[in-house]
Amino acid sequence: MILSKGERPTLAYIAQSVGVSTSTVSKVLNGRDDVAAATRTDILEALRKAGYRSPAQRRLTAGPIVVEVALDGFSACLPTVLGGILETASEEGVDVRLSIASGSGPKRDSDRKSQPMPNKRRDGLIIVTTASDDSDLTPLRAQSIPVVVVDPFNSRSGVVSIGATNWAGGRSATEHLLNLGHRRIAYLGGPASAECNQARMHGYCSALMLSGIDITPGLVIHGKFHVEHGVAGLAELLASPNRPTAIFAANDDIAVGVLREAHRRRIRVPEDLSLVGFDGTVMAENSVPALTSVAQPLRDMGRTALRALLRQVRGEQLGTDRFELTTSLVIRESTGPVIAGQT
Amino acid sequence: MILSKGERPTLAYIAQSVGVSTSTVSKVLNGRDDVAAATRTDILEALRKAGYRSPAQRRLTAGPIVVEVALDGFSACLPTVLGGILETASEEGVDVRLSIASGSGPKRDSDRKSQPMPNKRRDGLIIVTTASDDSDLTPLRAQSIPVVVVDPFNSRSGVVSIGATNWAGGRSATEHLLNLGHRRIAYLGGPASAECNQARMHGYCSALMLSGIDITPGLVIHGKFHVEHGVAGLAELLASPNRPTAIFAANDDIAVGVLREAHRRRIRVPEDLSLVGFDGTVMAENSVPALTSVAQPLRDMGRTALRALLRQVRGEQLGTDRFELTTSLVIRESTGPVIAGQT
DNA sequence: CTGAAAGCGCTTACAG
DNA sequence: CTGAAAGCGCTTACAG
Repeated sequence: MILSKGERPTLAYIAQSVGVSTSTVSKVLNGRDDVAAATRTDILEALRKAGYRSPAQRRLTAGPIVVEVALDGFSACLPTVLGGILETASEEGVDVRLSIASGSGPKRDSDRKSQPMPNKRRDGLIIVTTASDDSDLTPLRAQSIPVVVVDPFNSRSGVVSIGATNWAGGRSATEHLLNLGHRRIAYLGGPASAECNQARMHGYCSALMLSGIDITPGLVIHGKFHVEHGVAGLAELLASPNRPTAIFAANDDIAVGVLREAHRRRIRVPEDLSLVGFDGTVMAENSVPALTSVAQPLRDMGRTALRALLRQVRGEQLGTDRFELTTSLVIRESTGPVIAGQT
Repeated sequence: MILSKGERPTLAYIAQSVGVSTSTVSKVLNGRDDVAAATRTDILEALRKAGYRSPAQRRLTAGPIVVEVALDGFSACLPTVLGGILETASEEGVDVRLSIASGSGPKRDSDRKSQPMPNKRRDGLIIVTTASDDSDLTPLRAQSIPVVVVDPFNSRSGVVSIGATNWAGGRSATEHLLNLGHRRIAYLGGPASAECNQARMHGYCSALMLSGIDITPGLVIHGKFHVEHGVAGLAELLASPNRPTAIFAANDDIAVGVLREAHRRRIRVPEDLSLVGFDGTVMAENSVPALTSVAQPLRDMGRTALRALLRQVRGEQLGTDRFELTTSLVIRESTGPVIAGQT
């Protein structure tokens, strides 16, 4: 019995190719235990090699592609990224399932023992990290489906990831401040180990070095991508002997924290202190004063993530592990020229 | 042929009960058109009455319940509501599908012609409206699955909806301002036709009337639940002969707009103007000054929505069409006593 | 532990 | 338009 092209393998075909009866193959498929271990192994191998799928599974696959979007929390960036994903999903006729990522990956699928195929459709996985937490993504890679990570805390080789040009963004934010005449510019960063934070910081360093300015150790502070870090960070910077005239915050949350604390201390932004954020969230747009921020193309990142995932689902080669979309500096009210008295 | 309890109807059973052959029933199930219209009608009726489901459909139903969450946009409230839904979904082992609601309801399902059963599982639908848009929900009700609407623009009878105590919230916001000594209090409302807006406004009116204060027509302005409405609204109020000393904004977006415009005009909040928002979003927490706001229990609203939906999916009676969770006034920095000079 | 045989539920080509 | 008959793909009770 040989399969002609386009023909799907049947139970009978598998049985014949292993040299057992259809009954035995059926037992293996149904997870019964009255099958010798060796026989079972042979049959599973043959099923896998032939790409056998039960009629039910085939029917499942007939419908639209299902992509799971796993979140590990809610950041200000998320709605826009999600919007991009949903928009593209609707264009491509793809279904989106939503789940909260537990570090250990989807649990329910793993507790079926000898059934080799899952009975629920999931063709690919997009992980949208909040970038505020360094959870391990490896268990998710163990799945045999394509995975794309959006804006990862750390991009790991082997996983396709979508990010923005963090280095260039950090550099343009800093250059903007330099052009306004600032010389003592602080970097209120994210977690030291976060790759996106490192890239933003190196962009900052690069701009300073190009202007012949040394990096003052006390003016670079790492912390979490949270409002509280901005509040505490400003307090720390103000106590420094090299009190900065401008701050580049590693994300908009931190920047908003700076804004809050500045307001409390009656420090005027931008008159007394210039401030640049990162992300380009709606929050930055609506803060008072409106925040100058390095905008990530969040919607496009969502769109790109789904497109890259679908290409993998369809078996295409991507040619790269990493997509970086360009950031753009959006100048609003929180940055201004250094005032003579400040220096 | 009679079905004993617990036995599922087969094709043969349906055929026999209608008095046709299995072939004909099979044709109807597969949407073939070589069946007389009258026969088809009879068979469809019998299938429906017997609750016939194909083996594939039965297998589909064996897995976890699938709930679709349909969004019609992204508001500041959405992430928290979604968080509540996902949290509960994970507790209950329910799968969540996400889609963008097009006013006309899911399209793809409707273009199969004579196939009476959809081949994709969807046990219930939660619609999360942004409350900024009055789209018609009736097409979604046409689905034969339970529907729950969260925070609807207008609650319609026949659809289960989850909301907050908008009237009580509007009243407590206004009472708070009255207690601070304010007498000329404006209401910067949402769309006049929006039910939640009306409830909030009537709460406002009620508090004023109880204090023996007449409602000044010029101090009640309706508009969209958007930042821009806050900006324009403040401008309009300032031009009024009865310039208010306090504003109750119908949501946090509007309030943020007021904050922006006040800042631009160098009007200090709360010294020159007190301001209360509605929703209790993160935005309100992080604005400068931090916004006093009537908080909706957004997470609980999400949780309640999913729970109410699951009860319906499981065939329980809800006993009510409307769940209202209590709002709570969160006092922050944007409200303060009237200053003598203001009055 | 294995498989021949009976059977289930559904589909399809085709005769009428 | 309808249905008897053949058949498909899979499962199961049971003999060995």
